[in-house]
Amino acid sequence: MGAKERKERQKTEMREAILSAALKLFSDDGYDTVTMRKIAEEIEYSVGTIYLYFKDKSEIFFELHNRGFAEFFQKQLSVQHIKDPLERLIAHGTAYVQFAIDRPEYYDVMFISRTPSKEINKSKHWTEGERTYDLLKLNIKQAMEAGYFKDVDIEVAAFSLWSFVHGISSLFVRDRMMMVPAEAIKPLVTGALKFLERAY
Amino acid sequence: MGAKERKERQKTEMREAILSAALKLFSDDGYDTVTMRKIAEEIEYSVGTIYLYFKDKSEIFFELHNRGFAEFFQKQLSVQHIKDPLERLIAHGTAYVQFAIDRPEYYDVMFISRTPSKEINKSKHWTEGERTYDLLKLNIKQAMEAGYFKDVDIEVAAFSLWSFVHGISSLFVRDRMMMVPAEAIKPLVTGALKFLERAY
DNA sequence: TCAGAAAATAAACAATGTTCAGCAAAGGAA
DNA sequence: TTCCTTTGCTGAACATTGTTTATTTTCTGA
Repeated sequence: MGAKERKERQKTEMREAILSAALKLFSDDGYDTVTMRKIAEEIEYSVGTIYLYFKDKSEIFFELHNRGFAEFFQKQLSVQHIKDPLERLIAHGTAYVQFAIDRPEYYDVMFISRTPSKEINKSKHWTEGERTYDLLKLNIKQAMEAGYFKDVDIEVAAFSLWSFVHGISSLFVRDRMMMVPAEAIKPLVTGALKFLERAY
Repeated sequence: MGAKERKERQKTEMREAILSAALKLFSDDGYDTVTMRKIAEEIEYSVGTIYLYFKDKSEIFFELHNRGFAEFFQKQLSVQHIKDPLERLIAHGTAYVQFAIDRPEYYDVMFISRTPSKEINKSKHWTEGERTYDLLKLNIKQAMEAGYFKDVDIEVAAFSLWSFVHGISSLFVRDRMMMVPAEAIKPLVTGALKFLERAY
């Protein structure tokens, strides 16, 4: 009898429903303008029900945070097949920014939002983040071996490149480009990515 | 009789007290963990009193936002006496990051925090921001005339440099550098600023 | 001194996250 | 089937938020 399995399935389905409702609402507004009651209304259950599936609001946040990183890491990996180290590195940066543009709600949660509690730091949540950072350093190292980045410390190079793409992404996500006409944003972003090639 | 004047003075003193209490609290936690009651407690008045001096909580936010930009602009100007265009530009970027490090609470409010309402966009609050952006473009233009930044669009260069220093600053301010040991952060930041010289 | 104005307060309101006593449906045992 | 237990869900309640308002206190100017 598959009653146990069905129960199990329903449980995960409910969790999924809550998470996707929350993510949908997060996209429109920020973390704290999304209310538990709105999420409840979205999934057509009462408020209390959510607490049967998640300890509290920040657990929903963390779960989305995790999923964001998983998807993010996959996107970063998708570039590793490129042979030329420099091209690969550029594609790596482009994929980074593209992720922020495609999934601003995730990017926000992952890299910009104030973490609801300090626990997220140093916790397992960040191992995913470190994996992508290690990937970046690997790509830089290989670019170095191919003759680029002469006389640059690898840590400095990694941090610099990360700062650069994060700067672009977060200005975009948090809407701080109002001095730029809307139609000029896209070319500006690609232009900026090209600009950094000069430093290689 | 100077009763009018005294009243006036007391009024501005009260505003100052509220603002500095708010800024102090903002530094410790973020915008929304600071409550009106905490501010009231800090200045030893009741909650309602604050509303006699500020329309609502976001007006306090805006006022700090404005002051942040004023101080920021001054800091940027302090670098203009440097003769060599390239040196000046580097000092400009360094001053930017230094402002974020010295005044993280302002930097957060100015460039990272989600704006409480959309009004801040396109409003007079941002004219200050545009002034510093224009200053950056001016410095870039002069660096170009001195032979740097060959074949780069000035808008792209400005956006790239801004993204870079903003990336550094916001990673620092929002504490997303946990993969880096604390004592390595400072050298990394200065290293990153030096790194960008390669693109000139 | 005293009436009116100004400033400050405390209580109240609606909306938030969270908890919990109770209810209803489902499942299993007789 | 019938009864009891378990499970899932609800909706009211609580504390805490920003904000408003009726009331009280303090000050001002004659």
